[in-house]
Amino acid sequence: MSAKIQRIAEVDRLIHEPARLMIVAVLDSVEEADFQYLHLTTGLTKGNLSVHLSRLEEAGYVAISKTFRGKYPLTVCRLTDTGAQKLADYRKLLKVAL
Amino acid sequence: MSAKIQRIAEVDRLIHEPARLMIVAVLDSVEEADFQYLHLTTGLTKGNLSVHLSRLEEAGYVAISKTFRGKYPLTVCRLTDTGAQKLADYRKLLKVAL
DNA sequence: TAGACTAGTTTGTGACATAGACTAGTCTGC
DNA sequence: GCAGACTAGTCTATGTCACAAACTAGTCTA
Repeated sequence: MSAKIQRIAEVDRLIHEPARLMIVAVLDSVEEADFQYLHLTTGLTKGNLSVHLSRLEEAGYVAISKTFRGKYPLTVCRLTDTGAQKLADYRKLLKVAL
Repeated sequence: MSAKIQRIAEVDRLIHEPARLMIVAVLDSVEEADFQYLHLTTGLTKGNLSVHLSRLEEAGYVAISKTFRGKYPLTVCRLTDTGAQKLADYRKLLKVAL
């Protein structure tokens, strides 16, 4: 019992944060999304989204490639294998603990 | 889809925090626990536990009564109806969103 | 060529989780 | 009877981090 409860303390804080959880959940379902799409679907402000994406990229959960759509910059994000695994782990942990 | 995703942003941060999630999960299963029991089952430091309990009490999620066990102070905690409802909501939200 | 727009990044602020230091009182050995 | 160890918590200083507003950089359009 207490062992199961204490598993909660080991939760991946990077994914646990609601803003980032939304991002990885979206990316998990579409497998590729640009900044604008994420901005719309998550409802996060651009600043917020930018920071969280950077964090997820640093951690290797999300791969970000910067190209152009016509003449405008385009930021395309997709979940890495690591990220997908971490999300799966997160889901499993919550299912067991709650 | 994006509506469902954005529900995540509305998650109850008070319960979402792992330390407090452990506390309410324990209280939900036993319905009454003293400080020491929570200290042991959650693995939180006493300082940490004290602060989180205060927060949960302020929010009306947890009722705290202070008495004595023999000559020593005794802090007994239990989940209020509000707290139990909030935990149920939290579980439902995660189930739907993930 | 000025103003509005696209697409994002940087940064200042405030909130908050955490654990170590502290308070208050009780027991125990000398 | 009093010094040190212990019980049971609370207080507080620190660092981290989420958030959004301000900013950068470039493009369109009238």
